[in-house]
Amino acid sequence: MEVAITFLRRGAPACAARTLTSVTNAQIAARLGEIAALMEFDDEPFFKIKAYERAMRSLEDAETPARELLAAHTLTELPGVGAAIAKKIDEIDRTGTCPYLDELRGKFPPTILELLRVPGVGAKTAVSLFRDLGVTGIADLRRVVDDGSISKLPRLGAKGIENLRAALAQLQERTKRMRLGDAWPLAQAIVAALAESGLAKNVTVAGSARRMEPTVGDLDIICTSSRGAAALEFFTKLPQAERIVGRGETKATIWASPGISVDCRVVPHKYLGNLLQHFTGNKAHNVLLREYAKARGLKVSEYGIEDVESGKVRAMKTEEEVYEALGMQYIPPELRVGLDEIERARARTLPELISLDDIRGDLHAHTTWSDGSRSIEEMARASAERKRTYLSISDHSPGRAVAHGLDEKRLAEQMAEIRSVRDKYGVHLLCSSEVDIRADGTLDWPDKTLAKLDIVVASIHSAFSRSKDEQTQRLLKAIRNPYVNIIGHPTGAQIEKRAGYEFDTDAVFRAAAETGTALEINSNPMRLDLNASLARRAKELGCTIAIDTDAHGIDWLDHMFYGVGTARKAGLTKADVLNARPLAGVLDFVKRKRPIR
DNA sequence: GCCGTTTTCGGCCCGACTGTTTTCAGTCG
Repeated sequence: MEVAITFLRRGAPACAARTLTSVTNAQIAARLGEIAALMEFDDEPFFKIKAYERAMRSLEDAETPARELLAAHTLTELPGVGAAIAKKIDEIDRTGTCPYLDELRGKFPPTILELLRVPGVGAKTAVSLFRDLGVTGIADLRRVVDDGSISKLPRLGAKGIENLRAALAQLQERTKRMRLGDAWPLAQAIVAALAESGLAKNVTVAGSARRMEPTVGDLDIICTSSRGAAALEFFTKLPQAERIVGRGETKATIWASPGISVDCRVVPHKYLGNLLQHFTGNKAHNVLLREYAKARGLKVSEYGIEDVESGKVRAMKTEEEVYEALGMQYIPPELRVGLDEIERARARTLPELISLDDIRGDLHAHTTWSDGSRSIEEMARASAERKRTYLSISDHSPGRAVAHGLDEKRLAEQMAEIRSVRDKYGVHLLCSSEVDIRADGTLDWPDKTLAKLDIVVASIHSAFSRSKDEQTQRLLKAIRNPYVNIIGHPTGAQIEKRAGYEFDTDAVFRAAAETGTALEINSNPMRLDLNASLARRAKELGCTIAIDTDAHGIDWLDHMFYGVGTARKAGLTKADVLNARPLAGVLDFVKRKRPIR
């Protein structure tokens, strides 16, 4: 029932509230997910439900709006979409719903899907709760647990009721996802403790964190051990473990401070490659991979690859061997999300992804001149320690008064200071500015000031709620300015906090590509903006990407790791990234856009 | 309901853990 929960998390009712604008693929996918969830309640055949779930995922991944596919009669070319589901998609696209969905909705109270958010409650339990006890939602469930009438439910004993009570109490914290920037350090601390215990080897983070997803629902730690029971015992007694959720022979789960579920899996050394592979790909990737293997007479699991005919099982120590055994190129973790990576790995056309070692410099950082916490020299020294060869000092422009934006006089003073220590620490400092893009698309510095700078980042920090068309024109105007080299945090989104402003991404990306303006992947784990799917689209349209830290202090310089992870997820190579070029390459990029003097 | 490098019919990814069970259903990832 992962599907139903996913669909709930995405906020199903939003669809109907939108007016004029057309129904998006995501909204149609949510309706299909609702159908699948309700079908399970209605006891429809298992594989019929799976078909709707597959179509839902397919639509989520589709780049072209369903309406266009319908018009071109190519909707059924999407995997998992046949005539019956295509008809329903057509109905949903036109009316926001379809007769079959309405019929299903009529059979159950509208709040029944809430029950699936309770850990341990699936469709079978939810239906039993509704039919036997009249429970229609979470509030009802709390009531029957509290007054004891829950004990009338068949196949539910004292232990089950106790688990339900605990699950209800934890419901709030469990539904929150954790940002990668918070989850990764926690995962690394657990990995280090396990490795130092001497009870486990090859301790690695797997799951969504290893895929560099911007948020994670839980953490998966993988290790090998000849003393598995002792390793799991140690894991469940870590200081981060608030309580033990479950513990078996090869797997244990803890609820860890500050509020995330952590799984630990242990197997003998010889399975490491299979185990890592199994617990790294997302559901869609693993399903596609196993389907592909099965069609060739192979069965893939965390314990090896079995030749079904002979029954012979091969265990693999590395993931490279796993993918090679399936006749394909190694797929980096960040790409294992069930898009086109398996096809490309079969054709051996996966790109060689950029790595942290390819990064030469950082083109967006702040100092105490505006709202940063460190001086120019401190930032320079810290950058040199991180083996960077150049650093842009890009403090705020006058309009950012709250961030102590510089005026003309202070900018001149700052540039003098930068030049005086330019190469003192083995890192070349660039004079820059993060100039505000005003609501009308004009910039917060005049061109004659921008012309004095080595490189310019332009960002939107205000007037987020303008119309999509206004924001598009605003960004296009900034991009066409010959002194603007990088658009900072292009969407303005903050993860789990705000959606950012709306604009025509394709139009803006095309203009960026045409004018030689880079788009930022802001590495701050609060932002990761552009996100991986937009950065992927930007690359398709020929854009150059700058992976910047937007550092306001020294520790922030290490956020580059998350920015590079996002770039890898987008399929970016060294050639796509401005700050993977040597300094001369960056200066040349600037020069090409500026008017000839 | 979808789909075909065995197939237009008969399959559809795979295994661990839990709780209530004398052999398995439900849930989860």
